[in-house]
Amino acid sequence: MIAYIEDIARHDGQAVTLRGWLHNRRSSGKIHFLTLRDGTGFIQCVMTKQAVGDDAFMRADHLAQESAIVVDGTVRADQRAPGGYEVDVARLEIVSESLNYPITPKEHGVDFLMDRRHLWIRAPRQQAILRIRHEVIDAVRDFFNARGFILADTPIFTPAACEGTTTLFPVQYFDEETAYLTQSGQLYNEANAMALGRVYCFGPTFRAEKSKTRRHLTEFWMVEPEMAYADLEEVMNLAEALVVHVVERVLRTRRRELAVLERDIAKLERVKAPFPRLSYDAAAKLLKEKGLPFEWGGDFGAPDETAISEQFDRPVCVHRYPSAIKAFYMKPDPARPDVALCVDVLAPEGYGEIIGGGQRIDDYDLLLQRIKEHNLPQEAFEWYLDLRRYGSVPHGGFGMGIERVVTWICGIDHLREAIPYPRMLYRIYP
RNA sequence: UCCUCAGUAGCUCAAUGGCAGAGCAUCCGGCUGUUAACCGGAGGGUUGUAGGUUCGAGUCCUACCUGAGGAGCCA
Repeated sequence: MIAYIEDIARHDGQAVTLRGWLHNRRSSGKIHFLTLRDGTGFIQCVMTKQAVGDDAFMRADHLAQESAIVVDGTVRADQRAPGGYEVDVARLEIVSESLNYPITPKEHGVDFLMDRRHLWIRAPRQQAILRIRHEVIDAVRDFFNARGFILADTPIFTPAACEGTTTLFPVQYFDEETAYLTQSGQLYNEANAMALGRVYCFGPTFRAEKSKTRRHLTEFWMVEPEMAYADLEEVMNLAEALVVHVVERVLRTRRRELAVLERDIAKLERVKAPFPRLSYDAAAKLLKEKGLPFEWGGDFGAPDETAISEQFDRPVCVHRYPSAIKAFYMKPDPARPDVALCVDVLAPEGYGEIIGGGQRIDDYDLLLQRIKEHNLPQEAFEWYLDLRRYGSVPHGGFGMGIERVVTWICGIDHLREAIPYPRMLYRIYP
């Protein structure tokens, strides 16, 4: 019977066929220990000369790391095995050999591994991270689908800057025209919300900023919900519920992967509603009290975000930033027009911003004024202004960066490991 | 873009301005419970590139290339 390593406990005592690759091999003369991986897990296969005969035994002795193999054998519970089970090999089939696999069981540098990312993802830690990424994405989709949100995807080719502030990747669009890769689906999301009520988009986004930090990729995945008739309070409630749901799901279904990563589970278990909510003013005051050189009116730098999140044991919502440092479409607080009805969610443990969003301007005249103030080409935003001409309502939403969430949940120190093939300032291969 | 650091064997790293080294990987041999297995042996080098200082440069100086960490910007 063909079996997968993740289900091996169900096959205790049975004869199974496992199909995979040789992860590592140890030998003691008349007994080989072959660690097999099949994409679902790792298991040690025990092979004796007695059981398989001299020829097969000798072939296995020369088998190199990452050779493709099929193993017929009997599953046996064993206290000594890390996963609790081993397989006694009856027959070993070599599907194809591997020669001089570059990633050895010893340590390697980042540059070397990144150049071989297509092979690095076979490593146990990388597999654990990518499985958690899958779970995060699945949990996000379940969350929105269960709440009646409609997935309405937004274009990746866009005619102009969504926000006009950050740098875009230009691409040749047929003959004369230049198109740009999207940096946010939000503006289209607003149109979709006016059509469908509650929507979300989930796709890759692109930023041509020359950022060179562990928190940035030039291509990353973002989920962006948008709700008609929603105010800032509802936006914050939704963000909080989403984060709680995602963390809870990973804790429930990906214990094994978190253990491979040696993640401190207790820190994730504290991620429960309600999250502390802090105005920008209060956060600024907090930074001053902690002795950081922060002045009201500026945006928080990475050390500032860390200092704020250190005060709490769960994510924190910071709301009502000065309008001057936020995007043109952010709605001013009617009670205090110099601040915007916006929110950032900062992850604990210094992982920084994972969510940014808020309530959008719903007044035509104010939006037009902001477009002009930001020197944006009005004609490119006529369709966006239409949303305020034809039945405008209060609305809002946010964007959550998938890789940042995965990085935080995994407790790893760099975003580049949270996506199969990271795209960074100086790295586009493989 | 700016600041800091690094580049030596396939990999990870040593080497006071004075003979180019180790562990792992590879190949050969040994071992019936290993778990980054272990033990013995062998092969493996244009010290990132180009100049310069010096009797002598992996080591000091200059420029460039590549990468990493941080800043800014952002999710």
